[in-house]
Amino acid sequence: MSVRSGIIRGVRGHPAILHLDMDAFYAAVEQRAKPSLRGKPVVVGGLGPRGVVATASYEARTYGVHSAMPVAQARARCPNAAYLTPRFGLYRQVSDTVMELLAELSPLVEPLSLDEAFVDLAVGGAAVTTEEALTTGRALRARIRAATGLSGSVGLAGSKMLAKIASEQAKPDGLVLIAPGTEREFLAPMSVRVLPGVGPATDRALRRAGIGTVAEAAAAGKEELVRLLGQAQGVAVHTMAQGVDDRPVVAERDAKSVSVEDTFDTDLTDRPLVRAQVDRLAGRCAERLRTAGRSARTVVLKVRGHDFTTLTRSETLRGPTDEPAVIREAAARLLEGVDTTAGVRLLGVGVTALAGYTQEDLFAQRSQTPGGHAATAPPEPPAPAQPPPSAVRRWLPGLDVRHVKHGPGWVQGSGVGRVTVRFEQPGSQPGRVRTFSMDDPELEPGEPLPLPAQPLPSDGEGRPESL
DNA sequence: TCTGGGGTCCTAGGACCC
DNA sequence: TCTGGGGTCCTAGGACCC
Repeated sequence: MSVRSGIIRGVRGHPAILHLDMDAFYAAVEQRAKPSLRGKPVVVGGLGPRGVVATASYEARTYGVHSAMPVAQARARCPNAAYLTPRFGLYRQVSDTVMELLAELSPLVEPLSLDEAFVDLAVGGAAVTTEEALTTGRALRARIRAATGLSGSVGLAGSKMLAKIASEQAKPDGLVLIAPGTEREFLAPMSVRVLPGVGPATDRALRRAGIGTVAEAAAAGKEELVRLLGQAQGVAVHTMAQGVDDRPVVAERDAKSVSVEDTFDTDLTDRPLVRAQVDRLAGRCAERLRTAGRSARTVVLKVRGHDFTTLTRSETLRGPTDEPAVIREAAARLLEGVDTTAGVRLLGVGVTALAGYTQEDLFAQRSQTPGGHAATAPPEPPAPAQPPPSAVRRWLPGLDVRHVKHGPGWVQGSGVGRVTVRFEQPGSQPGRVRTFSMDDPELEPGEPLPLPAQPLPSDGEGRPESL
């Protein structure tokens, strides 16, 4: 055993890493914003024929609905849930509020997504006692509830891996601390799936070799794991299975790629239409790149066929660019080498090899074409595209609206020329429903309203803590 | 009931250079 | 006339995460 000065290597002697995971975040925000949905099953996800669940509320989970499940399947299991299209702008606002609270705990905050982050409570290696960690975690949960009305689960431990496993165990609405020194026995009986980086494929590979639990992985030698999983992952699993995780909390990582992709409601077969879509995606990708103030040297095209097989084609330019025309032309060239006659389900355009600045030498990049004449003879012009979905007024369930007479509300459903609106807002009582014609001039799209800062006094106190 | 969209990291082969 | 090994860059694919 690798013990040094009484401390297992790679595990701090203090529970100084905090992991916060907001509970059913998107669904919880919707329940907060839409009073009539509190306590009811809510599913946030893609509402098209190929949509999947992003988040299901805990009420919906009791019906077997979970993330990444096709929405069609979710509807079969839980027909009475509210199915809502995501409102990322609002989730980002709420996330910002939560991240600001984390920043008050420490300058070292590492966001993993809108609803998850690590915090290093011991910047500079200062000691953090169990009592201090618990006090900090409890106070954080209370502040989040006061500021947003939402619950978040907190894990406290000596490493990222253990803090994250702790917050998972704390869910929903709880706090778990794993005392330093108890990592190995804590992990031993658990499935290898709890180790970060062990997904279905790795699980299968390990199971074939008779390894199912962390204890069994720890007992296998490093050589055996490297043989089964390859160098990097073998070493990682070997280390983590001992309860050892040295990874530091890293704030502000620079993005390494930017990409945009669309799955179509029905497969695309018409080649000019495929070209037009690639052109549109490349434009969106370039726009995002510019907004980020970055430029890129490699352009990647992604194509998923009717049978879900996915291929990528990439091209590296001579210098970085953020020119939409250059990225669109590269994407168009890449598409010319791909057969799409069997039908295309998804198209994507991305850029990697990012640079922090913009390369001005446009001419050099354009003459990069095989044949070197792209600047004077671009590939066939994109066909006139079908009107983009956003051009038509669409009343998607969950979106905010405003009615001249009835005020703010949200779309509950729509179809056959009618749209059903529930008139309520974040601070109000559950509101009533009215139906309008889809082209009613008194009805217009609205903006999300901020969540009420203070929860209702009757809100629960959360689950008892465990240590 | 067929499987989103945004990312990260790793592997492996071939080209090319020394 | 043949045989090397190492390093870097590019491309393609796959696993994994939220």
